[in-house]
Amino acid sequence: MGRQPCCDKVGLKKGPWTAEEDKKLINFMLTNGQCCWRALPKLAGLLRCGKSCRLRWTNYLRPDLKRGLLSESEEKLVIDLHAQLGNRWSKIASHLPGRTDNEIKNHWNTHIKKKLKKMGIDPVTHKPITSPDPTDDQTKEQNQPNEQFAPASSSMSPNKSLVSAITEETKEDRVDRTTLSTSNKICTDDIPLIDPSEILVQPRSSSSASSTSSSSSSDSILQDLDFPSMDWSCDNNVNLISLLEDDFKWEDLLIDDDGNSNMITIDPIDDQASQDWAYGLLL
DNA sequence: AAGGATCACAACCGCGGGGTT
DNA sequence: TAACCCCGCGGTTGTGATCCT
Repeated sequence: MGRQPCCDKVGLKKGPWTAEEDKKLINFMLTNGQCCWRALPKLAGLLRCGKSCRLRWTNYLRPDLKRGLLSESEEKLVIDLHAQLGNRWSKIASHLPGRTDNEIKNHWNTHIKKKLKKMGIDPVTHKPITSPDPTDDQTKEQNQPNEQFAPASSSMSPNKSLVSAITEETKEDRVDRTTLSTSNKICTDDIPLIDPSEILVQPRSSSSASSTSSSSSSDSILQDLDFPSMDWSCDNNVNLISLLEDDFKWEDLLIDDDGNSNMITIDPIDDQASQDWAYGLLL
């Protein structure tokens, strides 16, 4: 018997999520919490399969997610954990609060792997590359391993020397990071700490329902949702502190399909639960 | 300035594990 | 025990952004 598809693919939407879909998913999750993913699309009025909804929520919309590049210490931890666990991204992610397996996997493949190869280290074994892949030009060029990785010249275990070495950024890497921080990319290290008292909470404006943005970026959707003066792309503590300001009501999070605000009433018990949830994340 | 190459990351796909019947 | 269902994981792909020539 063949495996049943995760969902009926006919008529279901694929590809990038729109702001409208994000709204629906966030509204649903905040109202109902996590329930059966398979049933969620129907209940939330989405033309997506449950799997797609789960991914979108866990990898992108969850309010406790950190955004931005991994910090140096996070990167160090990822390398260390990868040496122990291999490509078990979800296990690795469980050690990094606010980071998802997908995010870590992507960061590994695009940044860390490259760094390691550059330094003559096999990203799979975490050991110095001894016989370079002749097809890999970069490896060929770079395979004069940095002395600190040569086992004979180091009293450290391979993993330990690797971790310390990889996080000692090369001049080039520093340039890269500078470039990134001057572009639109955000590194969590670069985000200034904000005192909670500095956060302004703006009451919901009734004329702000429509947005011209069709992008699926979390920034735009969250602006659309009119979260009070909140930037979800930065530190989540700040986000949640914003949520817990006196003026803030959980009802403000909920927006009707046609853009009207406050159409969904939250049960006081659920409201309390939501706040507990937010407080829990703060701790 | 234009177009191709490369990069970065969101999203998809298929499989396996675990729970339930 | 087998069949089924759902969820989560890891690999891969698609696409927009950026860089380079």
